Amino acid sequence: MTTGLDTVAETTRKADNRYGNRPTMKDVAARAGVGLKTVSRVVNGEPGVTADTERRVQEAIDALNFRRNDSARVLRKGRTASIGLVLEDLADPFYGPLSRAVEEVARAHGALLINGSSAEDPGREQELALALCARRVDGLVVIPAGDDHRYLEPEIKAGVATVFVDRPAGRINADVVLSDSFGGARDGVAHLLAHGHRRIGFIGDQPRIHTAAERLRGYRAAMEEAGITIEDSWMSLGATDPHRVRRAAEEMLAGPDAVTAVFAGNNRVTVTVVRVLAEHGHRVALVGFDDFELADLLRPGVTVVAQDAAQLGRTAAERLFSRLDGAPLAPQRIELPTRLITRGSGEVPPAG
Amino acid sequence: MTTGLDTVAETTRKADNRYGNRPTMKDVAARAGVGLKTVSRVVNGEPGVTADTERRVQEAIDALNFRRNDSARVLRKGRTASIGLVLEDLADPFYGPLSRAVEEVARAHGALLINGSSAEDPGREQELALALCARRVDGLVVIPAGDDHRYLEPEIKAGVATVFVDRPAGRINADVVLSDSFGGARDGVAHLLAHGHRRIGFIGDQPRIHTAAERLRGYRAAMEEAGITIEDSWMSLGATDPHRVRRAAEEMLAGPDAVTAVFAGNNRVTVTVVRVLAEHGHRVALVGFDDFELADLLRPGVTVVAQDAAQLGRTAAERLFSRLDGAPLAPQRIELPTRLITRGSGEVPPAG
DNA sequence: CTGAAAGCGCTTACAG
DNA sequence: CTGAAAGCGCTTACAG
Repeated sequence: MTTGLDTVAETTRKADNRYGNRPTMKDVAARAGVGLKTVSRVVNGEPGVTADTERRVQEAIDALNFRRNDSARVLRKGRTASIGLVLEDLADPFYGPLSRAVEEVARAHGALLINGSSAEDPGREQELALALCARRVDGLVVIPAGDDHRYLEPEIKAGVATVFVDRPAGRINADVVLSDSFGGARDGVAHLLAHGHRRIGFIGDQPRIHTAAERLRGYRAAMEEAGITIEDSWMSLGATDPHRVRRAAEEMLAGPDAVTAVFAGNNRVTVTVVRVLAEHGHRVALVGFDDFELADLLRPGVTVVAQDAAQLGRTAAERLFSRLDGAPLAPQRIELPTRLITRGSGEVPPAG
Repeated sequence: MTTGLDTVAETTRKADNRYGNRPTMKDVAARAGVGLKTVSRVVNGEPGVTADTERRVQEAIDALNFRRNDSARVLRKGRTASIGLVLEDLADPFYGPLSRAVEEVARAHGALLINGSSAEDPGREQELALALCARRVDGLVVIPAGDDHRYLEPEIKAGVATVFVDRPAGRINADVVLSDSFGGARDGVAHLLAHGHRRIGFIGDQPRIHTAAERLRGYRAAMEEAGITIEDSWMSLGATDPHRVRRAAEEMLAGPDAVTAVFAGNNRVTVTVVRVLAEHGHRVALVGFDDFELADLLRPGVTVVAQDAAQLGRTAAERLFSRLDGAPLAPQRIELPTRLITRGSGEVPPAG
């Protein structure tokens, strides 16, 4: 396993493996004519230093442009005051607010945030998570790409506070913060049913992804409660790239058995379905999982099952710092409610 | 200045200031019955270890669940293989792709990314940047919130490779990667002029923000080239919150001297203006700076001057690693072109 | 092929 | 109030 240190470190120029000749506390001590510990006291604002001594030390600090090396401090103190966040893709609009929320909580606890994207690749998730552990982050927030997290067991045992978000951990018992994908999807589909639809399609992400499977389950539950037998051609699961989703949508909308409504499993699916429906004159109803910017500006506005990404991040980060601050806690599963937002597309009546 | 270490570190439980009793190379060495240096060789894949010795060390590593403490390694090597990114707000859709691009370049160079949001607060920008320097990041990518970066001069001199993005550094000479805000805005306004508009409004961000000032300058240049004298009531600069922008737009659209077209200074302004124009029946033309998702799905589609956020991030990060890898480079200003994307809203003819 | 000693820049524990 | 010594967990430089 590569920790990522080598590439940069090994191409470094010979001379500056001393942080570019930065002054150290020793240099400050020499210049101020005091002991090392006295400098440490001043730098850290500890009591027990004469005003005069403090002034002399401060002058030396200013003259040398000294800045404490937290990297060394960390080694001695045993806590790095940093946490890691492994997510799928920082460029995805769902993860931006989530990441920002984690950052805010970290900041409130005096910690910095190191984050990385797994690109939905379990191998990369593991590589990243373990690299962060090698850096000795105090805690880890993980949005799983893979479904087996036993590789983190030794780390968690060794004290790395770990919380999973958006999807549960695989094969280990750990904290997890989720949206209620099942309930949200069931409510969204029930909404379509309430508006008279019977032939309702479901287009979702790959079923190996937990949220996708849960949303499918919600769809099935709502349909079953309404006494409707789902036809295979109404369901399409797979990658969420525009090409596949478009084909899936067009197939559902064609022929005599065409669906009159579609439930879209996540924001990326929704966006593509909106494009397809626009070409079909919007006579098909649509409810999507995940809210997105401008959903209200489209015509019709897009009815969605909204989840609160920031709240997911905040909850996870707070759980993490509870662990870090306090007594050991039993792993817990926290589920956040979703919210149906009606804007028009979900209230289109069945065609024909 | 607070480095953020204290809060977490000081609330730590007494016992585990040794990283939760993790095994060290010393423990591995003892168990394998070899010297410390031999363990180091095996862990780092260095040559000169018998197959048999290596096997024994590896067994000890596995048995103890040893993972090298990169935090200690870093202290000795002098390079942390991490870079910092200070941006405005990770939740802003403009910065997600930028951040992701920086991360990818960092990853290719074996470095991790620590990022933080300044929330457009110069004080917070400085606090964050200096905290990152205290952690001894190898380099810093900064999207400036403030306009005075002299506080970074000692850090840069000490060897922290620093590149500014999106807005130039203030009062220091440093690398900067920008979009061509002036040219982009001029082109966008020229596009409206070419479609017959004379009374064109400009709604932008606060003029103290460099990009806002440059875009205003581009607007003025295009109008001047067309021989049009700009009236004061056509320009509105200030915060980009929906409330202010809405009022500004409504004022410009009211009365006998109403504008027939609006140039919006950034994505947040554009979105609000779209809402206002929707209420006005879309008889006013609009060109916005920054592209955004679904701009093509609105009716009419929104014509924009697009900048490539990912390319900004990639360029900046590559510049940073060039500095880190090689000889000293003179500070450089890199300007990336923008691209006009016509979708309908910018081609609406003048009303009346 | 292998390892003991010194040191990275701090903090801790202790003594004056 | 002040500081010398030891140590955090590694790597470097060197010797066998």
